[in-house]
This record gives sequence, structure tokens and C-alpha cells, in this order.
Amino acid sequence: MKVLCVAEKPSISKSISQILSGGRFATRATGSNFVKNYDFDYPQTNAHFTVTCVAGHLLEHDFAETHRKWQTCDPFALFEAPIVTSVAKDKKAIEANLRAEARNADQLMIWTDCDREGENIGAEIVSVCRQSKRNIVVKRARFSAIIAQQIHNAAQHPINLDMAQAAAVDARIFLDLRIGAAFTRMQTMSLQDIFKQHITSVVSYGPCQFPTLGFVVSRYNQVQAFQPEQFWYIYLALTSNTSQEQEETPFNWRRGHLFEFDVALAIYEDVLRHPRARVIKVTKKETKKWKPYPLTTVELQKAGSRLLKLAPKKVLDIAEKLYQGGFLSYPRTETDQFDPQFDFMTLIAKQTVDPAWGAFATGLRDNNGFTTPRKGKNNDQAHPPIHPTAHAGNLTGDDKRVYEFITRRFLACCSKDALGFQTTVDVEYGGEEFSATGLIVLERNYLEVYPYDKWSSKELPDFQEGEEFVPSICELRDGWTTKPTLLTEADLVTLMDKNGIGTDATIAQHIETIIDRGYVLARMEGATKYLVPSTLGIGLIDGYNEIGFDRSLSKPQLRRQTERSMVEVCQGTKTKNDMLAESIDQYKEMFIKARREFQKVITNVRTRLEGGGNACCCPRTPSRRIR
DNA sequence: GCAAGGTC
Repeated sequence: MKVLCVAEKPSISKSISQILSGGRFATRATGSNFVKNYDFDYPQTNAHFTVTCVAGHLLEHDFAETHRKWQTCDPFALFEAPIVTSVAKDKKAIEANLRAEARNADQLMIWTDCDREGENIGAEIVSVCRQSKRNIVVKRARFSAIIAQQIHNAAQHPINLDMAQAAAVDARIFLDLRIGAAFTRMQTMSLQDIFKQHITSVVSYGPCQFPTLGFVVSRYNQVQAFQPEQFWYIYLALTSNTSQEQEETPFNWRRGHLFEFDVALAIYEDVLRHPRARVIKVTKKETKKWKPYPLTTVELQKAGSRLLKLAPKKVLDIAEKLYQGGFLSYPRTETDQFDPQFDFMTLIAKQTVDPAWGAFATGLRDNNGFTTPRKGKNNDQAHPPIHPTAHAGNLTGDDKRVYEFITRRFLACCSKDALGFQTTVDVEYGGEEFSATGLIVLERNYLEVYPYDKWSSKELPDFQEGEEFVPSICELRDGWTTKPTLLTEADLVTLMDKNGIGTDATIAQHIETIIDRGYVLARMEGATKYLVPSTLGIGLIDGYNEIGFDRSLSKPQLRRQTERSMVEVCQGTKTKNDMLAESIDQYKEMFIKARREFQKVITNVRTRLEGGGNACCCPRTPSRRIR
């Protein structure tokens, strides 16, 4: 029997060929540079296998010719207009390969990732293969990791494609296209009519773009509306003379700070009547600073933005390149736990030659330094956490920095938590409680290889329980609440991830899109990049908010609802057509309301375009003494 | 000229 296996991407087709054939396979080139066909016998099922792959989705969807031109139809018609499906231009060579291989096969076995998109891509592969071999038998291999035992099991006990999952993705594809195109055309044409000089490019709407923009605008509005508030607190400190230097040990007031001056003053005056403070408790305990979790795509992007100052999209592009070069594992993963069978030692050994972290890697390998990585809560059942697969000695610039971060993170995960010794001193003074905390770092462990985390010792004088002292400083001080900062890219990635806007592979793209479309500008303050909404971005979001929908176009709830509907389609409690009909009705209604009241958006954009810049500033008052 | 999701 001849079996044609099709994976979602080249790396997987190669891995499963290596495993199933025990490394003895023949390689054939195809019309696509990235795709190879691998041939071998698989005696376990008495079959001949050919393993190949696609590169993500094969099909693309667009409106039929009648509705492709902007001027020739009402955007509202796009909710019902016919959609045509075709093989994407850059996928024609892959399609040709599938057709040719299917012709010679008795069975088609789908090896795409085991998630919704994978199921849908599987259905696309089936539709192409059936065009050259109508009656080909279709099976689906089920695997959750590229591990020999699992891959053999998948090959020997295939199941069927889950058409419900494929259908749920179809619904999402159609819905996003209809909503996106209808709103984009309506917005663009209305605004360009009025603001010819200002708005020349597309004013896009997307069910992920707009909530993303909504986060940026919402924070901006919070910053604008912020009113600083004054607060008061008791500052208590003891100055001690240790080895010629004067050391000030500050104590934190248990009450934190108070916003009522009269109350703070009354307490303060009461406290001052007492001459001495008394140590009521000294707590000493071992403490740990935990090593980081294994690295996911979202965490890589956050760290890249915060620590390396690289845009999320840039980090992902570099990781993709390093993956292509064989230096990194697959960079799009939600998994933050390593499989128990993962071969850590071989990978650690590859890093022992590095001039910067080689000695640390050697310590992990030879001196009992290795400890199994912590397990996070996420597993996409398809890819391991991001890790280096080979040593890279010749990288430069940002490539080098990204590789270094990923490698240090991996070695840190395989190391031990840092150990310290913490002392807490609780003090009573005039009926009020204060405390100070000291730390001695005993073993740096993972921190030696992971300079991105900071943990330093803070010494305290040796206080004894029951000891009394006269405070050197006891003052009523004031301060002001500080305004929130604008969003950073790392903050935005976190918000999107939490609210289910986009996926690990697309979050960075959505951020780039709202910048490209001129909705958001990046502003550097020192070394930190903040996201500032443009006049257009604010005008759109505030305008739609003013129109007022049951579920806001600029908030994550609508996307969450789409997600929920997809789950129902997957579970079989709803059909794809029901989901589409419900959603489209809902969006049609919103579209009609949006268009009827679009003047509110126009007014918002106009006020801001004519009102000038986005500058916002609030004075930041340093803390000062009252007495 | 529109979306979001895979992938290169």
C-alpha cells in the first residue's frame, strides 16, 4: 500500500521521516524550494510511505469579481457577496506536488499540527488531492510532540479528520473577510471624502486591529484624565555608623500612605511624643528567586521588547531566520513546559564551547548543576518551548542578541533557583508599626547566566528582638501619585495575549499593522518605547465609543464571542452556517448604526486634526518634607 | 486598496 503523508511545514515532514524510517529515506526535490518529498518503506504497517508538506494554508479567499472593485458596490453588500476560493499564487508549486503524489497513492495521511487551523489546512490538502485521485482514502495522524514513540503510534493508529474543527475555521475566515472589508471600505471612503489632504491611505478595520488600537487609546485617555493626588506618610530611619560610613536604614510605615493630611498629622504628632522605638520581631528565613519558565513566543516578544529594545515583529522575524538556519527550535509555540523525555544534556553540551556562557554550560553538564526546568501551565501539544538547537558562534548585531537571550534563558531554565537569606525587622514606635527588610544573596545559580534578572543584597544592621533605639529621622513627608505611563509594546503584547486578541504568531503583526496604518506612533522616552495613538487613531476609537454599541467595536468582547462560537462549532452544538448567520446579522446591524451615525467619528477626527498634537504632560513632584 | 490565520 502506498501512503502519502502531508505535514503542515517542512520541519515536521523531515522530523517524522527521520523517525519513521530510522534515518533511511530517499529525498526528492519538488517545484517548491522549501518542500522535499521523502520516500521509505514502513514495514510496521506493510506500506510504502512518501512524506511531504505544505507551508500553512493552501487556499485564499476573496470576493468574486463583481464585488472586488470598491466603487461598484455598496460596502454593505459585502456581508452577502459571493466569495471565491482559490489556491494562493505562491502555493501553486506545492499544489502541483500534492496532485502528482496523490495520483500514485492509495491513502492520504494528514500530519498537520493538532489544532483547529491544522484541521482546516488538512481539509484543504484533502480537497486538492481529491482533484487528482477522487477515491483516495483519507486518514489523520494524531500526535502531540515530535517524539519517536508518539510518531510511530500516530502512523499505526490513524484517526479521521475532524471536519467540525475545519468548519469552525472556515466560518472565522469568511466572517473576518466580510467584516473587515465592509467596515474598511465604509470608513476609508467616508473619511477620504472629507479629509482629502490628511487621509490618503486605507483606514482599515479589523476584528483584531481595533481592539488592539482600543488598548492603546484607552491607556492614553487614562493618562490624559489623570489628576495627581497628594499623600502623606511617616518616614522613619535609623542612621548607624558602620565602618566609617553612615548607613541609613529606612523603615516602611505599615499604613503605607494616607491621603488625609489632618489624619496623618495627628498620628505623626502622637508618635513624636515617644522617645524610643522598639524591635518587636526579627524574622530570618531562607528565600529563593525563582528561575524563569521555559520560553514561549509571547514571552520571547515581551522580553525582546523590554530587554533588547526590539519590536515584537522584529524579534519574531529574527527568531524565524535563526530557526531556518538550524540554530533554534520552532519559534511559534505556546508551550512553557518541556516534555519529561526531552534531551537536555545533548543541547547543553553544544553550548559548552561558547566563550561567554560555555563555562556555565559545562558546570550544568559536569558538576551536578542541572535541575529539571519548571513547568508552566501552557501546552499547545505541538511544539516544545523555544530553545537553541546548535551553537552559533558567528552571529552579529540583533541576531546575536536574540540568540544569546534565548540560549541564556534555556541554560537558566536548566539551572537552580537563586538562594538568599532574608531578614525582616518589625518595629513599634509610638503605637505605629514599621518594618525593614534585608537580603543576603547566598547562591546566585541561574543569575550567573541570566543577567536580565536582578537580585542584590541589602544589608541590615543586626537588630535584636526587644532592642530599643532612638530613631535618627522621623518625619512627616508628602508625595504625589504619579500618572500611569503610556503602553509599551510589551504591555500591549500582554494585554492582547490575556484577552485572546490574535495568536502567538500574529500578535506582533497586528501591532505593526496599527503602526503602519498611522493609528499609533512609537515614541522613545529614554530607552523605553511608548505607544501613542495618533489623532486619527483616537478619533476613530472615541468616535465609535460615542456612537455606543452593545458590544464595543474597540474592545475585546466581540472577538471573544467569535472565539466562543468557534468552540461551539467544534463541539457540534452549533453549525458553521448558524454561526455565520448569527454573526453576520449582528455585524450588519452594527454596520448600519455605524454608518448612520458616522458623523460622530468624523467630528472626533476633525476636532483632533484641527486641534493639533497629542502632547500630554503632568508635573511630577518629588517627595519633600513637611517638617 | 479591505481581515486573520497558517507558513516561507
